Amino acid sequence: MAITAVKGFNDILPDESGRWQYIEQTARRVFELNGFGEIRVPVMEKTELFCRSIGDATDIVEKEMYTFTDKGENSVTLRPEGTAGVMRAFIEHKLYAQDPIAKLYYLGPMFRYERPQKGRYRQFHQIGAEITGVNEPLADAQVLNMLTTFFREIGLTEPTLQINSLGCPECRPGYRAALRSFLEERMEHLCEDCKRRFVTNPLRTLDCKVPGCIEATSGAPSVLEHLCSACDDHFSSVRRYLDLSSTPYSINFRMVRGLDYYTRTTFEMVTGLLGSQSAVAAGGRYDGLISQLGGPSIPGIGFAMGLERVALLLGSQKFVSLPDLFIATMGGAERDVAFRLMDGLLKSGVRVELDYEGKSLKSQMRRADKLKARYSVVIGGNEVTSGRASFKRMADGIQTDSALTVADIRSLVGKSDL
RNA sequence: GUGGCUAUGGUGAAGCGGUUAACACAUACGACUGUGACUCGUACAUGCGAGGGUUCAAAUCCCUCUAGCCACCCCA
Repeated sequence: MAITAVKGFNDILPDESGRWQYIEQTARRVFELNGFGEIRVPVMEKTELFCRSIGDATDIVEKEMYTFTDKGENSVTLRPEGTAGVMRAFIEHKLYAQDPIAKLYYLGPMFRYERPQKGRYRQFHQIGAEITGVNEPLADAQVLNMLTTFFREIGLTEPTLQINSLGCPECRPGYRAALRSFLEERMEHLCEDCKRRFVTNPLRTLDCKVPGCIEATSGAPSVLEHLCSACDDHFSSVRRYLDLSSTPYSINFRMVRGLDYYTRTTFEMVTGLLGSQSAVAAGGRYDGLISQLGGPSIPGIGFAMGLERVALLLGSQKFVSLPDLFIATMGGAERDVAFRLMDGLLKSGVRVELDYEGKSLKSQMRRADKLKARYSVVIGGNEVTSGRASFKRMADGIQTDSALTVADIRSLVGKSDL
């Protein structure tokens, strides 16, 4: 038996990688335009980092982490998400000392031991961005704006923005209590999972998909009505800024987060096109995280988006570059000339393909067609002696005579000067 | 962790116990005397996810395993 890849770990073949590069390049461009700089952090961290940031009792930490003991007897974990590692680096290098405001983005693989399905794999990729040091709702709005812009730039209209506020340590306990007493009266209508959630995390009952639960919780109190005045003001300002920038959004007071560190503003870019994987990007404010990790008391806000999910939304569009010219040759002697010509053209930025194996002219032309080369040229004895050749535009078969020089060919195939 | 579905060549697939595993696409080469696309010809699974079993005979029946997909849980 040949060796196969590990379950949930996928290869990205050349056919698809163009789409990935397109996503990554678009993200980099949009993020850098907004003043974000890339930070590259390790894929592995001490296990404790994730326990303290994501939360000990979350599903991610409890059952989805790739955790093991290394040869030095340290418990290490393959990062299940990006924010924790970025904040660890932020604190470790005292980035806040150089500049009280940091705008960082990252991209790379994340690892979660889950059962794979559509849009969800054990190794998956995220691109995320974080702003630290800003309490003002302006930061929330810029992040949301940037995320919306990214999806517009990449050519997708489908994921739409939903926002909510989770309040802060001041007001959330009050809401939780109010929700609990509401649920208590409807216990018998809740599913088994929700009865469990009632104890562990009552907010979770709000996004249960069981019809009975949806009905039972339809009149549930909203977090938004239990925000303290500071949180309420913050949320109103965020909404006002979104309106000022014409950023479309809807409010979803039932939205919850799977990571414990979120406070105040939370949001998701959601789609109905990916089955149960509706969240394409998600994030929120995490004002307590940095101090919780042993850093100074600095607020933060950020998001992460799932590259696989964005790629699925882009569909099977191909993002490949096509050769400008295919050079066919008649025989061995001409191949030397063709090779030198290709070398010169490549160095001047013309994408050239050449027959490698001395095949028949028929085969060479078929290959030119298959590669979708824009032009083809045949180099034989006549061309070598005259220094000129006929360049065939493949789309319509029209041939144009031109000298076999890099400059002339460049202008013929339509590459503007550097 | 729990459920359901599916496993035949590079791909999509026929085949439902019996001679050389259909067909299409893709691929390779060739025919139209140094030029692709259309047309035509030729080649292309000693093997039907893996391992057992039943049978004179198994891709087709039985058992075990494995993988993939989809959903739940949870999440990006």
